[in-house]
Amino acid sequence: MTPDFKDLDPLLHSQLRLAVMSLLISVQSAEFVFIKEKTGATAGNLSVQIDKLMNAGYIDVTKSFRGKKPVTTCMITKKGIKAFEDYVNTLQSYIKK
Amino acid sequence: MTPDFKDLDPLLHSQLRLAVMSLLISVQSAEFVFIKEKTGATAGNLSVQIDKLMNAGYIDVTKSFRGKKPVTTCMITKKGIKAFEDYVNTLQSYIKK
DNA sequence: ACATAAGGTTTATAAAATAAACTACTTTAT
DNA sequence: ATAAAGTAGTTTATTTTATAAACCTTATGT
Repeated sequence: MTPDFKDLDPLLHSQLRLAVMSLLISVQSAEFVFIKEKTGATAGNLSVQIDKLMNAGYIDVTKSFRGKKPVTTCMITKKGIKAFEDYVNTLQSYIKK
Repeated sequence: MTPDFKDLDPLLHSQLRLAVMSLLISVQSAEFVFIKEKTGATAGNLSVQIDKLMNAGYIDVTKSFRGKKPVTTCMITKKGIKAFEDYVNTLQSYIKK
């Protein structure tokens, strides 16, 4: 028998990465500190998870300075939007059974 | 700032455990082999995850024999239904932002 | 008797998430 | 001027999870 449950993209099936993507999907861009506050994540964890999303091509990350302080800005990519939408659809198919 | 993202029950935020709960919520009871086929999981993985759901009180597990073969039957509990519903609601709040 | 299968469980390994420690500065207080 | 505290992260280490591999027991076929 072929399984009824399609695999969930493991890159999105992580509480923090999912929260980050949820945030980024509804916004043009967001900064590290903003995402950290919204998600309640620790900086270390967020740093790691942003890296993974970036390496997957789901977000773009640019580093700059505002005055003298470093600023990390994140933006969802087309690929990221697609992945998020797929993930949500797959998930809906789980919980609607 | 208090975070916008409520924590997702880690016990349900696992692909396989979520699939098991999704199955069990719409059915009176289900057997190990049936769940295994529906989810496409390996027996080892399923065995471990069923144990966790049982230890959390989210499902009841009864072992019996059909003829000479062991049969493991799972049934969602009231607590499990509540947890599943909470999880789904929390998740919806993520993806609807 | 021996190999294969059913229905699992247990143990070992790999991958992920998280926390703690650290880096590199900047700002504020003394 | 120097020390202490804060900002904005990164790196490393630890814990937790998920997964796979090996194993157990009974049954069945050859």
